[in-house]
Amino acid sequence: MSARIVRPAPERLGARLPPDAGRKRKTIRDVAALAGVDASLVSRVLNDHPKASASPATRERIRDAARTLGYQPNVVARGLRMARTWTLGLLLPNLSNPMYADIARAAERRALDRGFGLIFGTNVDGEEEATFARLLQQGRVDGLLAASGALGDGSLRRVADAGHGPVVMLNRRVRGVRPSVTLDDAAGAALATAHLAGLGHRHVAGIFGVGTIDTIRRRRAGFLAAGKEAGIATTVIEAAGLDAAAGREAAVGFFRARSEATAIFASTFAIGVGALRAAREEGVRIPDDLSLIALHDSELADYLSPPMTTVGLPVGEMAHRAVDLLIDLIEGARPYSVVVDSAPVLKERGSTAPPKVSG
Amino acid sequence: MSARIVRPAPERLGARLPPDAGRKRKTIRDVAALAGVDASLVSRVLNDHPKASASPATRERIRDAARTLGYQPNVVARGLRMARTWTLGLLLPNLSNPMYADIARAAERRALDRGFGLIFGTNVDGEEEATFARLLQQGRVDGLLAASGALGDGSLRRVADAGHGPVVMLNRRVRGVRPSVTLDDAAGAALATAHLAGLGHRHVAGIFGVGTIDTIRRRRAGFLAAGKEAGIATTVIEAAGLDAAAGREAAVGFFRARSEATAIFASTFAIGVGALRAAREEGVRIPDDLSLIALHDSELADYLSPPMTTVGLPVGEMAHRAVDLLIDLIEGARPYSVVVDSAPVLKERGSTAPPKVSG
DNA sequence: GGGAACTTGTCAATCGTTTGACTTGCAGCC
DNA sequence: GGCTGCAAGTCAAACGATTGACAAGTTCCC
Repeated sequence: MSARIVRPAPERLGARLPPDAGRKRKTIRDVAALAGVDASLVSRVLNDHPKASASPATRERIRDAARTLGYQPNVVARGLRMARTWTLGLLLPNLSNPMYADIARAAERRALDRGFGLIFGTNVDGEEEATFARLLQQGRVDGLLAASGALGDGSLRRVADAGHGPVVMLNRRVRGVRPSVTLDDAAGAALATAHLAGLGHRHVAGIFGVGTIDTIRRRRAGFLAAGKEAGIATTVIEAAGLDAAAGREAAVGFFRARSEATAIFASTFAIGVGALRAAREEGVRIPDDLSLIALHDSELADYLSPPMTTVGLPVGEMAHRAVDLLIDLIEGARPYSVVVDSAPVLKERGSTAPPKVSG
Repeated sequence: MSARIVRPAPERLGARLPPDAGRKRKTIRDVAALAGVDASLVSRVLNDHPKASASPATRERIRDAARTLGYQPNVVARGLRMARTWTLGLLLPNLSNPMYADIARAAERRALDRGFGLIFGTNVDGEEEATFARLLQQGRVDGLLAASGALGDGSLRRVADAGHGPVVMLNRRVRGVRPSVTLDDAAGAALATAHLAGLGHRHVAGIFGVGTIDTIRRRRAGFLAAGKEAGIATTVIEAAGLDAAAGREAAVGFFRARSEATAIFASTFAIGVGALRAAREEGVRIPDDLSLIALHDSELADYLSPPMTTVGLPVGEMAHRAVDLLIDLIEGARPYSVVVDSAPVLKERGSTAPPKVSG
């Protein structure tokens, strides 16, 4: 913690002192004055209000005036009047996880396209609930997108119940919080498992995070069902969390237990990354000694060693739909949910192969 | 692109229909009424205004009323009056890059601590400038933090010059945009180079991105100076960009050119990741055939194969200071700059080793 | 006992938009 | 020519907070 403050030399400062001299923000009244009409008419014309009654000539004058002044309506003033902020909140556990980064990108893009800003809230240990509730209560955002796997159901329900704005869950269902956008996690897990079975693996282990989140339960169900369907043995390994550290730990335990399984299904991209590290550390060669496949795709997979085979789910589309749903709710729609059921896609890379011929 | 819409059965809907029945947001007037005073007094007491003249008993009653009603001042109304939004904009090229994710995390945390929200803007191809300018012009944010390596100097200067709020550059200097917070990139690059020299490497290649950004120039200068200082040969390789793809491409070129260099200094974490991939693909063993060290540390380094040796710079501290600087400016301080000169730290992992004994 | 000086509050304007209600002028119609 | 009806706008009140200016009551001092 050390830093140097650099202040500009006074004479240089003087040279450009008036920083925004005269460049005050233009208001609707400036436009009205220039166009020679009342501000209310400017508002109606610029917003294409149905009740706007202005002659074509006047409309033209107003639009011209707005253009020449570079007028941009002040969202704060408008927000006060209309009780809207045109801002959405996005709750994420963190941004290091590439999947969440993908969600954030897609959500931001879509929000922008629909004229909304996006405020991020990553989980700050211990204070999440208060932080998020305050976002809504202070009127900072019109609604919340919650992708948090870390926040408990109870907290989420309380935030939603505070009633200061709609809350949409991303790939997670919480009793009492109706609207959600979910993926077909079961199908993704099943596709991954079927791929392993197709390669000839007769016994597959799946690493799953804590069992309370319904997302993980869906993946487990898909894994088990696909195993049964293919007629192969399945083992469920519980990891302490959903991140790389938890995946590594679980994988180490698996290796030391000398299981008969010849392949691992990682229920999360990060868990897969952790398992890859564990294999390297324990001297397990992938894919020679063991195949590994992870759910969720990321650009990063190509840069791992070996490149990791994954099953990609339409995460971006989910985020996109979630933004649309949330905006619908903000605009007064009745709650509904969306299941994004675009088919998962297998990205075969270097971490899966047929099992060693028994030896 | 396919999705199923799930609407709740009507009867279930009816059961919980009044969604936020009566739970309207409390205003300052509600508090005033409950405490039996004027709203203006509530405002002054709650904000500890110096002119607040209220008896201790009244203060107590006001605070009590606010507490029992769960009153939270409406930031929009307050923002209109005070011409403030208590929101900062953060401009980043993307969130996939772990370094930017670190910046985002630290900035968000600090902003929150100081009562500010953070709106993200990741570069949207071709429209960046308009997007960012609009954020300020619409009065959505009080100021901007720009960590964009993608946006040209000209664009940034125009945004800053629009004069609708201060702009702080993160680890980049732009002529005409005074305030910036920078790291000691030269020292980081020098430390990395010195480490390689210390291991016995006599010829080191450095991969750098395009030369227009001053950050990269500083790194190159540090690299070259440290090479001279250590009396070793240095080669500069130009990459097309700063990301993993560019790093990979540059490294492939390097390998095919059969350079005499026995070690690579990657000027960016992502470039290092790309180089690692290139080495794998080209059959170059790291660290046996070649050592690799990258500037900037990330948790991810431990998960790569081999784990990548890095030099960590205080990125979080930089973001933290940048938020403080921006808020200072918003509150009327004169522009200044900060150089975070905490010493870079070497994280020795598995990608560096002494060079092969000739042959 | 009559100001001066505090103390404890209240009043009303304001920030920049939006929007319901109203005005004015003109055309059309019987 | 007196009415209705419409087109083209204007007026003024919100939204919820902050803040400069003022008012009423009390204390204090000579």
